[in-house]
Amino acid sequence: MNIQIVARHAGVSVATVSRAFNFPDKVAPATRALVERVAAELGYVANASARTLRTQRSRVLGVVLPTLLNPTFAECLQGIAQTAAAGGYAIVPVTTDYQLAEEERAVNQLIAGNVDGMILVVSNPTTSQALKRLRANAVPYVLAYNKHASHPCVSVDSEGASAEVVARLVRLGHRRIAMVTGTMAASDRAQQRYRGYLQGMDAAGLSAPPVLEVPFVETAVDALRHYLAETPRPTALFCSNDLLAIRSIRAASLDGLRVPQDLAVVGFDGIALGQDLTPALSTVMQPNHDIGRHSVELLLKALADGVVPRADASLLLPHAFREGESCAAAPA
Amino acid sequence: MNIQIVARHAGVSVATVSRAFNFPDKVAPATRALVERVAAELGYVANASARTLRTQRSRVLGVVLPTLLNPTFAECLQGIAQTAAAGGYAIVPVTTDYQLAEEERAVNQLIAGNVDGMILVVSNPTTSQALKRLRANAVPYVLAYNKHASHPCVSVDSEGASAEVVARLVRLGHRRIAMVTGTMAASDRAQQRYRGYLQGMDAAGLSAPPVLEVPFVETAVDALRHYLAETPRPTALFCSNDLLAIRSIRAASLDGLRVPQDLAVVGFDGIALGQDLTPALSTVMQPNHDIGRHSVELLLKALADGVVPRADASLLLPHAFREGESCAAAPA
DNA sequence: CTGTTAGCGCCTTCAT
DNA sequence: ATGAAGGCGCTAACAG
Repeated sequence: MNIQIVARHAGVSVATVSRAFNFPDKVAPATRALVERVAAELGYVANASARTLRTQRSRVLGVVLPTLLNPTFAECLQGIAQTAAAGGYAIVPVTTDYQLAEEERAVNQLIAGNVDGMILVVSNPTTSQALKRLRANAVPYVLAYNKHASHPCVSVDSEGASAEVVARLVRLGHRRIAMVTGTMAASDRAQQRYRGYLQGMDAAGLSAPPVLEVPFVETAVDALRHYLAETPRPTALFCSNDLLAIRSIRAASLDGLRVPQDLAVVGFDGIALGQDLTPALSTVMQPNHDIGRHSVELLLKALADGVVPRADASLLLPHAFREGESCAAAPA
Repeated sequence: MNIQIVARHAGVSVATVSRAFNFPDKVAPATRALVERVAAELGYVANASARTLRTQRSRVLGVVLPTLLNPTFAECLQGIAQTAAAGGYAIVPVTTDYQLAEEERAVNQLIAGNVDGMILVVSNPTTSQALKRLRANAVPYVLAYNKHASHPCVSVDSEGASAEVVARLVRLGHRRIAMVTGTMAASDRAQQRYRGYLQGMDAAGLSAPPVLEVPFVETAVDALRHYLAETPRPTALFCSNDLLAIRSIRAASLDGLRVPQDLAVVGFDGIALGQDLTPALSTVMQPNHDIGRHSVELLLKALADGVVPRADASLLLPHAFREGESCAAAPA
């Protein structure tokens, strides 16, 4: 089933069929109706590959994410998908599991697949080979969650938010405030959040205990239990993401610690699930859906203008502290 | 950058370049090395659209899922992605948010996109227009989670598993066992699980209280609270999926009910997150990752044979009850 | 308003 | 072992 068959059945030329679909105004209403009817009867759908080959535009966006097992990125992807669909674009998501080699493979694969542009969450914009490749090929892209002066990014102020969290904990009377994070080398966000934490501690005149760094992909409840068993035990724990916060609460419970009475726990990300837990997660809420949406909007605007998104078009979206139940005042 | 440029730089014909990549044995070792070097230097990657147009094979699989916000499907997608990648296929996932209209749109979009085959989770195989369309177009497909005699499916025995859950609760001394489910019209799994529940109740000589049906996409904690406020309150709650179980536990806590002492809660799906909660979720564990993996394997085998997957190749994978902490004996 | 036609990049048969 | 050439389905000049 192709355009020729439709043309023959409708008794018109292939150009007319093509126009009927792509420029409905450029064809007589009667002809258009005829073509549409015939096409529908035959179940004709335009061949995307042929169209892409001819126009050099695929109307497909590539999306590179660490993982979909973290609801943060699933929520973001939903925003990406909806916005892309509204703009007439399809998306091809690829996950990297926080591995740099996968990042590069993903980008190469997507370039070969003729995507018109990409949204990506990379480990580290500064050192990313994948981004080099994109620039070299003049592929339009926008980074989500990442923050870097020389790339177009949509993100929140991770550093500032983290410092605020510490300040808030300090106001609640906490002084032994520890931090737990995913592998910092695999995430600039983790680094920024840690920096913010250190700033917050410094501003409060507190010394930061050793940070606990665990892999992103594993559960690590055991490591958390060992960490919490050390003395002096922290009274508050700031977790670099919500999954870690959930696991920290689990680790605490396993050792008979009550959250928040014995240990205050604060997360980062604002995944929807956090509100359905007991205790409800106290966390820094990022607009995950909107991060996806704005990333696509930025990208599509550039595509429409035939340019590459500029670094100075970067967006810093607002975050907010979500009061939950996992965080309370320090024991007297 | 295309095959012609590479050919010119290498001083060979385009046919040789093409062969060097697709049939390395069919070209002299020296020539192949030369072509590979030149291609690498120039950063050449074959144009997927042109290749697809020419070969009528895209090496892309479409994936249609209800949502990625439920970790069940995120876990499954991970299995799909890994297996597809291992077989040299890319995937294009599309979510439907449990809406039938979206299901059809997704299938049409993917057909237009020239996918070689599809993995899908549909609302109801019996009535699905999307599946009709696939059959009409002779598109190879495999259903995941769905179970139906006349379609190729990879699933677990939802009905049997649900009946087992009831039997287990009965053994624990429960008699007022209620069920809560997502919109049944939107999911054959929900229907099967409900049927299994009714069977289990019947087998135990118990009468089933009215089922609570809530939308899949919303949190519904309020509806759950109202439900639990009714008298006589159930002592055990069987939830059609893990997200509902999590929300039920939340609803119970908000009303001062302890889980499992005052209310036993059992879920269904076996999402990894369930093990990190307190109480840890008692649930029917499905091999989500493997459901994805086997679906792709079934599909790729058919593709390799140039046929469409047959209904009698359907797979029923084993499930298992995962002992958690949200389920205990009935109060004496 | 409609038709004719070249060519997007690639693979593949047919020659050599 | 390598090269020449047609055509996959479509769009966009250009012509009428």
